[in-house]
Amino acid sequence: MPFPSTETPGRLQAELATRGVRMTRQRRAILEVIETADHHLDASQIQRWAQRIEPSVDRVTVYRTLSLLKRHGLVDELDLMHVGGEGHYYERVTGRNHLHVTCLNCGKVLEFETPHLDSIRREVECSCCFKVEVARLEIGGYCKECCGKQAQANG
Amino acid sequence: MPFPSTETPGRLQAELATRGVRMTRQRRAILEVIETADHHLDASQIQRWAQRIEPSVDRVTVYRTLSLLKRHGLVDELDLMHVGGEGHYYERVTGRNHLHVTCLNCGKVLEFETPHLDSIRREVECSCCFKVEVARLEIGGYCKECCGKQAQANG
DNA sequence: TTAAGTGCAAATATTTTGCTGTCAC
DNA sequence: GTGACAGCAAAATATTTGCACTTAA
Repeated sequence: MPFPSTETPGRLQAELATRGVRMTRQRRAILEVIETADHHLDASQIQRWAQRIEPSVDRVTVYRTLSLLKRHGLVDELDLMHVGGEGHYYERVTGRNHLHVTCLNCGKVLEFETPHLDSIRREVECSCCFKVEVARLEIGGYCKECCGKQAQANG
Repeated sequence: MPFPSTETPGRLQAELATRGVRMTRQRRAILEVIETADHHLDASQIQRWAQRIEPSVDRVTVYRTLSLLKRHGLVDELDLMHVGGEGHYYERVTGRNHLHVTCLNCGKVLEFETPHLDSIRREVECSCCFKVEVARLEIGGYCKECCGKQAQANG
């Protein structure tokens, strides 16, 4: 779903194969859901979609697979400012670093790319002597459509 | 705890008073803990410390007060990359925008200030026609001390 | 006085763990 | 064949809600 919205299908599966990770019907279903999703999904949504491909997929298997993918650096975990619950959302990691802008009113999520993000990454690596693995920038606020309504509601 | 580590005491209480929010013994205790904390605390740590000042402070009151403070934009909620559980950490909002750098191995948290963060904020406001309320940048990786150990463990 | 705030109990939501059986390689 | 993976049940963790009592203003 994220930046290059048309991702090579089967890429995640291939990636895991190279790393000697065993493939199962359940995992294949979960990977397919993550690759073809058109918006950010949480664990229970991933389960629901995966079950349409492979009905046996259990909640626990979803969590175990997500944890596997995180460990291998193949998916990122997002909060999206916790609009719509305390859970997490997941997206395929791509080369393109981007940030997530969430409307606190309507829940809409925009993705945004900027070279400043990489600058910060480099700054932290140099100034803090720190090996950066993940950089997650989430922004919350009000989108163009909701700004008017918000002003009304608070004013 | 956060950037200007010596914050004016009683500031949070005064801030709430101006906004016509009722003050109670329990809230005073919680506010004092947040203002004087020397590192990022989660809800249950806030409760434990607040109970030393006012033993009756309940878990629920902590959550309700945190939610109040968030609503008023007086504290920020952090994940710190979920090192050490799924809960959240809280810090007093100050004028100085900064980001949090968490070591995935030892859990150490560094705070870092950079003008790029404000640049991104402005970019999002202009390019996305978006009113930014919160910008949370969290970085995970390995600190100088843990880099060696990590290389060993994975290699 | 009274609306806002509190504690307690219980519900809800999310994620993890233990165990036993199954399947990919 | 065997070790990694699956499902199921249950635990652990984090946060929220309902309700009757209390208290700040």
